Amino acid sequence: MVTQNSEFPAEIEIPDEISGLRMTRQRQEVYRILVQQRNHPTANDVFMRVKDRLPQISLATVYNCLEALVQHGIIRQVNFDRESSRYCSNLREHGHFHDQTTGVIHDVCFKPGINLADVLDLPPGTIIDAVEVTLRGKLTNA
Amino acid sequence: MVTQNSEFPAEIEIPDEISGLRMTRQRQEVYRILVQQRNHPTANDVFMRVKDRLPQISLATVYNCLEALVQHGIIRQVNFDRESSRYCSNLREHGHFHDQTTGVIHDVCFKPGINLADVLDLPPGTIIDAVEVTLRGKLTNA
DNA sequence: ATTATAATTGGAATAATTCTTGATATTAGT
DNA sequence: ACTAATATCAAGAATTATTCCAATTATAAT
Repeated sequence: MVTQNSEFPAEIEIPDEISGLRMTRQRQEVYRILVQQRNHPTANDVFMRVKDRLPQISLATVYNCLEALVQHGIIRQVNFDRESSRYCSNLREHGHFHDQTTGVIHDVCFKPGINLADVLDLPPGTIIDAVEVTLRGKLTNA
Repeated sequence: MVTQNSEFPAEIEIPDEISGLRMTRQRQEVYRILVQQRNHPTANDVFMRVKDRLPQISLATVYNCLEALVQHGIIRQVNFDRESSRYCSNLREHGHFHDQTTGVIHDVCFKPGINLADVLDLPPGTIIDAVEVTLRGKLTNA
């Protein structure tokens, strides 16, 4: 089977390797979707979309690819309560606002100059590796 | 079966009703554990502990009780990635710091006068219903 | 080319949680 | 107190997202 040969020109060029991770055809296509589609898709969303280009890809592979990309800091995994994990290629430090009327998830940045550690009452000697800010609410006007 | 009669004096008095929720024996005991044991137990942790007092309680009932308590704003449900939900009776607005060496979860308060909405770049017309701040890292000294 | 390593696949397994259904208990109305 | 209506509980089945496993395929190294 000819799974790894690229038959179509890709709209977005993705290198063979990103930060030490070998970008196989599957990883490239999974990553491409996250770069193009910035609405925080779930693994299953990605699976359904990636099948257009790689019809024989399996859901397990999508999970594997997403995990590899997360592990190498190429994408971020985002969790809302116990819902399915969502994935996001925006690497700037940001939080997420979940609009409860539309279900849409918006990226939310910190105001310039703000460091989250400054507004929190942390015990001395705390080393922060990761921060997660999640908001839930509504957007009144558009 | 005598499931609903209180046979033992309780160390902590818990009323028959909290914010409109009828506090059945099961809900009382589940709640008591969360007040006494502030280390963010999972549903299963609560289940195992509550069996000392209610040997015939089921895990489904623990889930039901926790859900009812959360729904009525009596306790909070806390999620870390896709791990089991944890529960917490601290109702002051606070975030959570997950110490990755010990696994312990610490409550983290905002510095006085800080409003999270002030440090975030929110689009106008955003109404925030809930905020979740999760930190992950290490505590160097004790 | 050959071998070793890594990635992919499809299906089975897992784990947390929810659902379903019948039994029990509680409350409200008489 | 009696009855009806409602709420809760228990046990196990069902669901869902995710992970694991074993076999195959692809890539890299010699």
